[in-house]
This record gives sequence, C-alpha cells and structure tokens, in this order.
Amino acid sequence: MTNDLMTIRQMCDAFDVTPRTLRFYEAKELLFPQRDGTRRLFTRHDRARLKLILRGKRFGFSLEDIRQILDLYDRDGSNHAQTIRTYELAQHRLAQMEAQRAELDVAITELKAELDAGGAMIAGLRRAAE
Amino acid sequence: MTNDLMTIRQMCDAFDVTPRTLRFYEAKELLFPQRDGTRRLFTRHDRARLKLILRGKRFGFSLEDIRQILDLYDRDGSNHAQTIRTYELAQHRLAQMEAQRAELDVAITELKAELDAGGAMIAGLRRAAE
DNA sequence: AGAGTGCTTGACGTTAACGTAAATGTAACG
DNA sequence: CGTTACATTTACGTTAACGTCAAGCACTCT
Repeated sequence: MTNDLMTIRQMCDAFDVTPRTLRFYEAKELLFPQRDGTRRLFTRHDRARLKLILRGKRFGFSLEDIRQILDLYDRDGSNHAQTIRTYELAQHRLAQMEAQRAELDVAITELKAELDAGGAMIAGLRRAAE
Repeated sequence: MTNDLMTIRQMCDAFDVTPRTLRFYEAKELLFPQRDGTRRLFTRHDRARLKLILRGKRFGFSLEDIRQILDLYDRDGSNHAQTIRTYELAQHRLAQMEAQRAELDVAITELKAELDAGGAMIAGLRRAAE
C-alpha cells in the first residue's frame, strides 16, 4: 500500500506535474498539504483533489471554476442546492464547449473550402476581399 | 460609390472594430493608413487587408501568422514558393483545428457521460477520484 | 566540515490582443 | 473666441497558468 503521505516530488512523478504547479495550486487554495517543518506533505485527500483538478482541466474548466466546485464539495457533499449549482456549472460549460465546437466546425469547413478551391489561402483570401 | 478614403471612425463602423484595434494593427504593421496631417486615412487597400485580417482571425490564425501571409501576398502575389508556403501554413492550421476539435469531442462526450450518469459533476468527479 | 541533493519562499517574466486612462491637438460650429 | 467632438500619442493594465531564476535552509553521506 502506497504511503499515506507523499513528498512534492512523489506527487509530481505520480501526476506528471511540476512542483511549481503544486505550489501554485496551494497558493490558489486548491490544495492544502500538511507540513513537516517547512516541507509539504500531500495526503490522500490532496491526491483526490488533484485528480479532480486535472480532470476538471480536461473538461476545460478554469482553476477558479474548479476551486468553487471543490469548495462546495468539501463544505457539504450532500447539500442538494450546492449539488444543483455544480450541475448547472457543468451544464453551462458543456454548452460552451458545444458552441465552441460548432464555431470550429464552421471554420474548418470554410478553410477546407479555401484550400480545395484555390489551392492556396491567398487565392481564398483574395476572393474574400472582393 | 463609397469614398476611397475613410476616417478611423468610418472604418470602425464599417468593420465593427474599435479605434484601438486599428491603431494596434498599424503598430503591428498589418495596416498602413495614409496621413492627413496627424489623422489616419484608410484606403481601399487597407480595407482589403482588414477584411483579410478579420477573416484570418475567424480561422484562428494569430495576428503574426496573418501578417506573414499578408506580407508574402503584397511582396509578390505570383511567387510560387511563397504561395506554397502560405498553403502549408493553412494546412498546418487546419490540422491544428481538427486536432482541437477531436479533443473537444472527447471532453464533450466525457462530460455528457458524467451528467447522464451521476446527475452532477460532483458525483462524476468523486467516482473519478476513487 | 564540505558536498550534494532536494525543498523552500519570493518575485519577476511570459503570451495575445487589445482596454483604458491621461494629456494634448485641431477642426468646425456659432 | 469658446465649446464640442474627435483625433492623436504614450504607456500602464488585463487574464491564465504557470516558467524561471535567485538565494537560502535542511539532511545525508563521507
């Protein structure tokens, strides 16, 4: 069984992040490692939170979004209103992502058309400028 | 027929940008308006370039990318090697956009799964942390 | 004790594309 | 000539998520 307390380096190796990142997350109040004198010791709790953080980032949430979600979660995991709030946050983010994808689709289609048509951006751009 | 020379405000109204933006583009050498004393006067040429700039932005090109493309275009619109170069830039950008869309698709799918499964991000995040 | 290794806390740097504010100019109107 | 309405330059501010030193402590090995 993996030790309950991990040094910053062990954390970095385990999660593929830099020490700077972990300290940054602590400064932003996303993590709260214990101290052994001056050194940080990360608990299971920190590891769980870090997983959530990295997962949230993959979803495109900002660190601030993530912090809010984690705070709600820690304050009272069973509070219905807060769960709803988080749900709404996720829904909102999902809508953003889908809108972004739609824009991207349009841009990709247009750019492909340029390439297919003129054989070069320039030609496409010139036509667009008429 | 619309006058050949336009003030900064006319440009802003016509293209829905701010004066700051036009001055910024000039500073970045994307536009080269004439001067009437101290005031800028934008020519048809500037308008054509601005259209290209805004179009490039929709494609997700950086201003620096756009500047390079415009420079090649102005220097010699018929130079084959330069046309090829621009073509490659566009291809590269297209590849980036498609990669980005792929990532977005994965994230959207995952996030949807979370929402469908647990009814809340928190639940999803908790399962992920186990 | 000296060397090496790893950890710590500052604190400034990076990137893009402008926003915003301050001080000044100047053209036209009445 | 005074006011109004835009224009100009200069230059610092913004945002996110860290990167990159710099200087120094803490422990261990020899």
